Amino acid sequence: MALRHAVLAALLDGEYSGYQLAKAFDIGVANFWYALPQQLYAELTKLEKDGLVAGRQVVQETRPNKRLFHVTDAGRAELESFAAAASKPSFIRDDLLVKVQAADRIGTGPVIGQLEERACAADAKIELLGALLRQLRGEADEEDFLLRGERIGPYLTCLRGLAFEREHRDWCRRIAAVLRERQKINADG
Amino acid sequence: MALRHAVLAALLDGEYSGYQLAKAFDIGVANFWYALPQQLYAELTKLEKDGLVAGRQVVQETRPNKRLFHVTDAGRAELESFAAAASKPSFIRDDLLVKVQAADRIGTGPVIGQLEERACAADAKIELLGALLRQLRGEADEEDFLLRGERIGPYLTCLRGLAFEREHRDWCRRIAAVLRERQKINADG
DNA sequence: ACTGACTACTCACTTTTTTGAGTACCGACG
DNA sequence: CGTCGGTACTCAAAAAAGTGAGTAGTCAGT
Repeated sequence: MALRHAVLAALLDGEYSGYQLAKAFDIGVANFWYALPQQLYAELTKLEKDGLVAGRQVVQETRPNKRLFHVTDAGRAELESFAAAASKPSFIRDDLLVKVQAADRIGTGPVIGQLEERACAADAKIELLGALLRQLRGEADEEDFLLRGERIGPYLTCLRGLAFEREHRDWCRRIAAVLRERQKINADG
Repeated sequence: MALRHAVLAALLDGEYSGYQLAKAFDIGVANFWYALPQQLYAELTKLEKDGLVAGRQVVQETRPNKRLFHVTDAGRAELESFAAAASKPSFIRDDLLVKVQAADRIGTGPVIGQLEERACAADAKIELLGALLRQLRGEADEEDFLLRGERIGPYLTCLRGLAFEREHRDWCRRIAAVLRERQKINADG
């Protein structure tokens, strides 16, 4: 069980509908998990059945009704025991790395293109995360916020996301440059 | 299909048995994919059925016989079209990040412990990857090897792995320090 | 002689993740 | 008046990943 705990952790910040959760998973939460809306709805249904979250119907006039969920005491307990249990080691699982591994044995052209696209996507995400961090810490400077802020969990995971995206971008650009340089050498030689 | 291409890419370096592949997945390949031996055996069977790899039986005296696999032309073509297709965006998917997200709402003790364990594990992996990189590039210095080495794919993915582990270690140590500091402040105040 | 580790794999199963296709109603734009 | 984008969700199914248990022989150490 995995998405389960990501949903619970995301729901700690307040009440969310499945739809809102899906939005959140597109930005902040996406630093540590990713899921399509359908998965979130399914997971919320299961969590409710297991009593870890509770939902209430909100009737809306001009829009479809929605269900807002919050974590129950049982849900909080579940998170506690999850946090106490050992974590699986983390690793990158990325199509693009597989392609780079094979790059010098197959065509490098498309791979270079994708590395550059990725670098640009990372740039965009870096800006997004930077804005999110500024918003989360408000007026305070980072050091102060980290020591005295009340809700730092999302801030800490965003920091990880930011570092990851920066590394990823730099690596993509470096590798793209190397592969281009090698193309040139091979063309000349 | 995913593990499929990781296996094909790993097999580009020569002939491997399922068992050897499982070893490789524990170190180098683990930078971009991870799988248990059972999964690899199953994947090799499927790849052979689809004609993307071919195996030959090697009879051994003092050990069980083994089957060595290599990528076929069809397999190489499959990798080409995989490389040409769009990649899914990469992201971290890590239990520990979920725990940190929730850390200030649940007990921080176990999370701090796990952050420190992770940092140590990352240290070990950093050394391992460093050794692997030195071995791969041999006598040459890095810049030279990257431009003129013949097989740089695995080197490039190891570089990514190394950067990832360094970032991960630093983040773990920093977050552990922050959470400890906050514990102290709460105990005092 | 027993134990534990290493090579080399297989089978059966469950869980998790991903994908695709719908439903339905509102409001804005042209 | 039609269609596009946003809110809010559901159902069904396939694919991928992960888990547990087992087989069977070799070799080194106690």
